[in-house]
Amino acid sequence: MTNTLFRLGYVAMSVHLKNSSPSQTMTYKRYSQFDDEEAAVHKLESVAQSNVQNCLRLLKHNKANDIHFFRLSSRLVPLATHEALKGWDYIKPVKKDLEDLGDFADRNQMRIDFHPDHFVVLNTPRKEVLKTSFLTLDYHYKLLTNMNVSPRHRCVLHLGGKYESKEDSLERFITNWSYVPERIQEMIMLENDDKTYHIHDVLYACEKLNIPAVFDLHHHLANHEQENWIKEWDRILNTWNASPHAVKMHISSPKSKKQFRAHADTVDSDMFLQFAKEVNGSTGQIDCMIEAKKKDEALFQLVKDLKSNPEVEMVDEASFYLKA
DNA sequence: CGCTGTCAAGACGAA
DNA sequence: TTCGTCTTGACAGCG
Repeated sequence: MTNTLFRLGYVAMSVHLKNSSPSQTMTYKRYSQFDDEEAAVHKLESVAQSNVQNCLRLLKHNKANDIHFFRLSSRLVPLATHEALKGWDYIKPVKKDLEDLGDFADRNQMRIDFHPDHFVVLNTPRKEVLKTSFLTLDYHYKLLTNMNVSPRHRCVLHLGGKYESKEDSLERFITNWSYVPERIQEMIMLENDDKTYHIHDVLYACEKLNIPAVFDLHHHLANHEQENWIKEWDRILNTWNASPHAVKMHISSPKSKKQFRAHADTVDSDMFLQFAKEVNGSTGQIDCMIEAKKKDEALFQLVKDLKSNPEVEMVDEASFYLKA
């Protein structure tokens, strides 16, 4: 058996790097309060530039800590898809910064991706919502291509709402999928959610439409048909066969029994190790996205715990093998 | 400086 | 049908 390489990543922002927010914003309300529209757009553009530049600072911080897996904030360009700013070329002011960002990620072999906000709902019965969802996905597509990063399998989505009937709504995802432009389809991965669509539903859609399945262990514990997920692990792996990327997972711990679905500050290392042992050897590499309130600090704390465990062999500060 | 309220989006359940 | 809640980080404004 070949041991699996586990690589750790984190989400969007750092609690260590000062003044490095990649999601500074300007609300539509603020925007519309400007007397001078040109000045308002200028302000938007400088916020966007600062956001993208801060992403590069974050990647440099990641490099210094051996972190090669990172989720970019979806809020890099405020109001990019807002109806009132139709016609605004929101890429132009950040094009150079996007190129620098993508170039750095490429030179340092970093995996970067997105998790668009839950307002992207592909199984919606409402045409307007589907339309704005496409617009938002196209925004992500433009960000990626302007970074010169291949858009393939870079955006994690959920199946969507339950509406009047879960079964009908799952089928509506399949129907609506055929309206999604092919270049957008290629960007997408699907993740099990914590309220409606569990891993079996996700696998149904993924196998039918040839989409990689991102398994979220925390969501699974909150929402499942059958608690034992390991039986489905091979199916999950198989959805990644056609992907250029390693299998991707989401790891987080519940905040409390009462607030089970909310993310805790950090990740429980025992739970994580137990998971790692169960899947060790099943595939060459698994990229584990740490979703915790303390962001990169949660990753550092997890690594500290891993290092003190004799079964763990660290490769660097953010990846490891389990000893056979 | 720290706290509270506001902002934005779509789903959804209560009234 | 309308309204409050969920969720998240940013940030205006208050004391």
